[in-house]
This record gives sequence, structure tokens and C-alpha cells, in this order.
Amino acid sequence: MTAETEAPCGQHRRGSRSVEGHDVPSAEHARIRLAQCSPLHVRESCLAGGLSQQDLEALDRLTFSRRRAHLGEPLYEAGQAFGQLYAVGSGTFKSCVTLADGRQQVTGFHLPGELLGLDGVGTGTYASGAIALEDSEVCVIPYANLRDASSAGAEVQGAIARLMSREIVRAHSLMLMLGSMNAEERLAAFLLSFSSRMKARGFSPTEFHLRMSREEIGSFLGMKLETVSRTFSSLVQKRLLDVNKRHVRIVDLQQLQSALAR
Amino acid sequence: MTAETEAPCGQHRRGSRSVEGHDVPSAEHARIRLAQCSPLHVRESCLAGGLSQQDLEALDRLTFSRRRAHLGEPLYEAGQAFGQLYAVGSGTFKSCVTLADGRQQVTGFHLPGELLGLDGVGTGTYASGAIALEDSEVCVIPYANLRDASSAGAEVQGAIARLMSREIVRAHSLMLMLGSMNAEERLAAFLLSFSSRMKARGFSPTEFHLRMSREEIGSFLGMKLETVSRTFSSLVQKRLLDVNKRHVRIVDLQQLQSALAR
DNA sequence: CGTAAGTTTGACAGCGGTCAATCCTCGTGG
DNA sequence: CCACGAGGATTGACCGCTGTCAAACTTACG
Repeated sequence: MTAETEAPCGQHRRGSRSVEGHDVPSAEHARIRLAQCSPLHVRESCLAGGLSQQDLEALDRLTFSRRRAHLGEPLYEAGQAFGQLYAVGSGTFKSCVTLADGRQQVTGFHLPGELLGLDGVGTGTYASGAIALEDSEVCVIPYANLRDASSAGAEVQGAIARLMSREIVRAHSLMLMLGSMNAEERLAAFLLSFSSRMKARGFSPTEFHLRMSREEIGSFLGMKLETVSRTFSSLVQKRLLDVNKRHVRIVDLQQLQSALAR
Repeated sequence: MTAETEAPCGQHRRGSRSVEGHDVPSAEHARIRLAQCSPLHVRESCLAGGLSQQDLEALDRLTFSRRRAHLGEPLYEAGQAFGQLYAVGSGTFKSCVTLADGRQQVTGFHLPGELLGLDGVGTGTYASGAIALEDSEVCVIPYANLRDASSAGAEVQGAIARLMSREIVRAHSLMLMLGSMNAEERLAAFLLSFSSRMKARGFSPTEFHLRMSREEIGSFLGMKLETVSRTFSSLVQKRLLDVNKRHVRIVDLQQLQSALAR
């Protein structure tokens, strides 16, 4: 239906092995608590950063459902009424903002344990959309529950504030990257960030599979897909990486880090 | 003392008509409530956006002091322990982040009514620094006071959450700008944003004085100061602006807006 | 096997960075 | 009061990075 453009934020059409018939992804809302929702990831990564055991237990009590999103499906879309936050349980998401004239940009990639939807709190409307980059699962956290002063509300409010603040810091450092780095530095920064996030989740920090296309990486890094591809090739030539399509192996992590300091 | 670099985040050395002898800007902490702290600006601008009357009164009760900062003086610096938020009462500030290798970037300019320091909530350390671009005044809001569940804490917590969320949205749209606009579009976007913020504060939206240098604008927009200057000249040539150093008059606001949609 | 999407690579051009000279403003000191 | 110097702004010349256009290759799915 939607007139598909050449944008990096579109939904995928080729549904992979998605079973189809799932046009409305808001289907099942099983009552499953955060603690059962891939607890290891959620607790030991971004979400847990700075949260006390008490915070986590409070959060657990406020989480009431989970939801699945297949590859290419939106979890929510920009402009939609804000109602809940989502904690990635498994899989990967990208979030995208759109300019008035249609230009779009990927503002982030989200791994298990990270929180989505915080940009909706301010206005009551999601400012960005989130789309699954593979078949994924999230925990749904109704925001109204957080506002209830009841049930350790204050603790959780503080935790949410910390998470938001970190998102601000992250966005600012991305601004720095977009404003002052060349193509090679941007890609190196992206890969190193990805590497440390994989490591934090118990995966290999030097070998991983990217779930996003060259175009999506380019959109995130503020460069064209051809430049992304060329820069990958350049880093391979310099013996810092092995790359085969979306499979990446970091050969020389030391040098990749020093590629940032130019 | 500090080895001054060529960065856009440095403190100014030429103290203008500053009286001197004010090396420690944390001096006087008069007990003045937010309501007395340029209330018109604070209430009718960013801070007030989305806040109820109740929120504002709650905030008032938590504000205990104000502080002055002369041109070039830091309000706080990156890495410093986080303790309070600052509401700009009068004047202008810039905030800056620094990369490991010393590169810096201006992440925002702040007008009366806007809140500074939210990036410190997450880690307990300010991730950016804030420097006065003219002699300015702020309201000091100890963050600990906000966390106290006492005295309508929940209301204020929600208000702070909304403000943080808006800052996230703002940062994301800046990322979009840095990633996908050319020099002219960036400058136009900057001027239009500045214009509407001036208008919101009761100033002329078409004629104003910029408190920041070309280098600082460039740092914020991800371009070099020469390019900023050239782009100003280009917009003058196109009859969209009148520019004399830092004094700007928007001649054709319509066309300036359409310069964004390319 | 054919088509579509994604990736890679090449050729070329243009925007913006770099280096440099000049001008302007303002504060300081002779 | 004027000369001088420093910092900021403007403008020009040049060039390199990255965008643009295009073609070839790979992979997956119908």
C-alpha cells in the first residue's frame, strides 16, 4: 500500500521466512514478566546500567506483556501515539526519524537489553519509528505504570531518568561523530561500538553478523552506501578487518581503535 | 593556566567588561526561587513546554539559588561530578562535548528558559561542559531535591522525564541535519530554529544578534568557520538575509524555509 | 532459471576543507 | 589621540573526500 521510497527506513518487502498473515504485529500480549523476558540480556546490558537490584525488581513488577516483530515489521511508527516503552528481548531493531521533505535517517541500532520509545515521553507521540532487522521479541512496558507513584514508582522514575540521560549522551557523541569524523573514522567507531556491545552480551567482540544493510549503516553514519562499501574494502586492504557481506571479523582491534585518533 | 587550544569550546580570554576577580564563579548562592528567576522566560519557553501549572509550582519549590556566569566562564565542565541542573534565567550558553583525541563539538546553544545539565543524570558526571556566551544568570536546581519523593516529587519527576525526552528528540533531529543536509540547509535550519526560539521569548523573529562566533556555529553545524562565513554571504547574495558580523536580519523567511526542502 | 535486492567497484565531478591574505573591530599602550 | 596588535570575519585559490552515476557480480526467492 504505502508508496515505498528509496529510504533506509522502509519496511522490508521480502518477508524472509516470516509466516505471513501477521500484518498487525500487535497481536498476542502474553502476560510475561521482564524477568522471564530474556532476563540475562536485559539485566546485564544497557538497561541494567546504573540500575540497582531494587530498580530491576521494580521494573519487573511493571512489565506485563511481550510482543514479537518479524523482519521488517515496525514496532511503532513516527507520529503514532505514545503509550509504552519496549525493552528488546531478542533480535535487533533500528530506529528512524523523518524530515518534512521525506529525507530519513537511522538514529540507532538496538540490541537485546536496550530500551526503545523514550522519545515519545516528551510529546506523547513517538518522534521516531522502530523496525525489526530480524525476527525479534520485546517486552512491553506501559508508561502509565511507571507514572503511578504506587509500587516503588519513585525508584523506577529515577532509573528511567538515568536511561534517558544516557540516551542524550549517546546522541551527543553521535553528533560529534557526524560533525567531525571522516568516513573511515565513522565506520571504525561504529564497528568498535558494535563490538563492545556484542561483548557485553556475551558474544564474540571480534566476529559478528551485521543485521543491517550498507544503506542503513550509511544512513546512520551520515554517508552513502557506496562510501560504506568502499570504506569496508579499504579497512580490509589495511588488514584491520575481514568482511564477507554482512559477516565481519575484526583482525586488528588495536589498530582499528587507533584509526579513531587519526 | 589551561593550555588553550584552537577549539570552539574554549573559554574566552578577553573578558570584555567583566569586572575581573571572579575566577570562582560558584560564588553567591542567594536563595531565590525559580518564580523570581526571570519567570516569564522560564515559564513560557522550553522548560514550560508540556509542563502543567502544577509541575511549575512543584519546580518552584525545589529551586534554591541562582548563579551568575560572565562571558567565557564555564557553568560546569565535562567530567565534573553531577549535582544540579541549571535553568537559564538570562543570557546564552553553549554546551560542548570532547572526544578522546581532543576534538570538540558544540552540541547546543541555550537560551533563557532552557535546562542545562541533563546529561549528567545517567552517570553522575557531566558528559559535556557549558560555557556562557555573554554575562548570564541561571537558576540552580539541586537534583537530589528532585529525587526526594517528598513535596510533589512524582509530578516533577514526570516533568523532568518529558524534558529529557525532548532533548533526545532534539538531538536526533540534529543528527538528521548533520547526516543529510548540505551547508546551506544546515545554516538555514540553524537560523530558522534560532528565529522561532527568539520569537517564543518575545523577541523579533527576523532580526537578532548572535552571541556565538562563526567557529562555534560551524562546530555546532559540523562545518568549518570559513564555510559558515561563505554560506552567510551566499544567503545574503540571494536576498534571504542581511548580515553584519553577528547581527542577522531575515529578509525572506518564506524562502529561507523553502531552502530546507531543497 | 529469471528477477529483484544487495554489494562491490570504477569514473568523474562538486562541495566543502585547507591554506592564506585581507579587512574590520576593539582594547591597549605609547 | 593615534598607533599597534589580537581576534574575528571575509574572500580567494586549490584540492581531496565523498556523492553521483553506472555497470558487474552475488545471493535469495519465486
